[in-house]
Amino acid sequence: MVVTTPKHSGHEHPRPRSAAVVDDIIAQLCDLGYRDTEPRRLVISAVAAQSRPFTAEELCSALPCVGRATVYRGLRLLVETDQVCRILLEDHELRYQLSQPGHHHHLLCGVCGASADLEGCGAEDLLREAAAAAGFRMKGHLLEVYGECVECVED
Amino acid sequence: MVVTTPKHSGHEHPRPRSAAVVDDIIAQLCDLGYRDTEPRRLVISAVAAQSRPFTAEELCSALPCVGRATVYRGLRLLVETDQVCRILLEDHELRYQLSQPGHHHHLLCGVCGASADLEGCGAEDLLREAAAAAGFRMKGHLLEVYGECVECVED
DNA sequence: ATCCATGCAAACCCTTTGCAGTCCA
DNA sequence: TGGACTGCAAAGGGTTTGCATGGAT
Repeated sequence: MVVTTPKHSGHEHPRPRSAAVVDDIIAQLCDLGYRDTEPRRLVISAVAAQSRPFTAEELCSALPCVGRATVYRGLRLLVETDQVCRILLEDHELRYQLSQPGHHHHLLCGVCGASADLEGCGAEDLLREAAAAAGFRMKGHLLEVYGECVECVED
Repeated sequence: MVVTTPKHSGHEHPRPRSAAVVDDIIAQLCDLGYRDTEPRRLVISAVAAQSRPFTAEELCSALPCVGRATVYRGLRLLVETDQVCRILLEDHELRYQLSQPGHHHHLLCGVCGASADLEGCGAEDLLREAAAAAGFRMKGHLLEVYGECVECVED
């Protein structure tokens, strides 16, 4: 069971060990008017414990004591509050992952399933301009990058 | 009903009127060993008649005389042979569209549902480089651009 | 004559919903 | 205490599959 998470030193969006992540997210949810419940904490804890993008089904399996509907509702709440982001694999399988601050795109490894963030690649501006050239006003986009991560290349 | 399609003068991938499109695609499928059947032609014809990205369900409705399984199987075959491409809307709804030669990205209008191709935007190279900088080898990607098309902007 | 293709219906997967009971604020 | 949350089970939608029949090569 992977419960420990790397300790970052940044102060913009501290990512402390699992228990603290739960407290942090619960606190934010409470600020929004949601309640602090045991099942909710269990869901958040399980989400934080995942080392790879996971499916809703996997989360349900990891939480045999929590109702499947509760897991789905909790996951949806986390997505809606931007605590968790959705990831789309090449075969259109939907997976989830704890949100990183400011991330927008993912480098998804088809070998090990790992996900890395692709930041500041400038793709958005490029797209917006290209779209504008066609008279199109870009208001959003979906971008996932598939391939092999550092550790899986040349395996 | 939009049955006529613009006649291109290029010889690389001529896009003639509907009936010819069907013949063209059927011919390619036959080359691959698939059979020339009436239901198959009906599916292709219906696909070619769509003026906007469509759902499998819409195609089924447009083909009341063709079994739903046959429509799905035909659609899948067309996607696998690159005759038709899949489009993903913001709400993750899956739609389809006749493939244009060399296109890869779509400008999808959330107002009228139209789709325009975004070519030569250089996003792929940019992504590949950005990914490579992280030691990631890009082998594919998913990119959809959402917004408002020329005709719907400022409505 | 073969074997692919079709059609129907049922199965399937994944997610949401209805409802009664439970628990936080 | 009241309204939000939970759990179960059932419904939902979108797509696939099993199987017997039909049709192309």
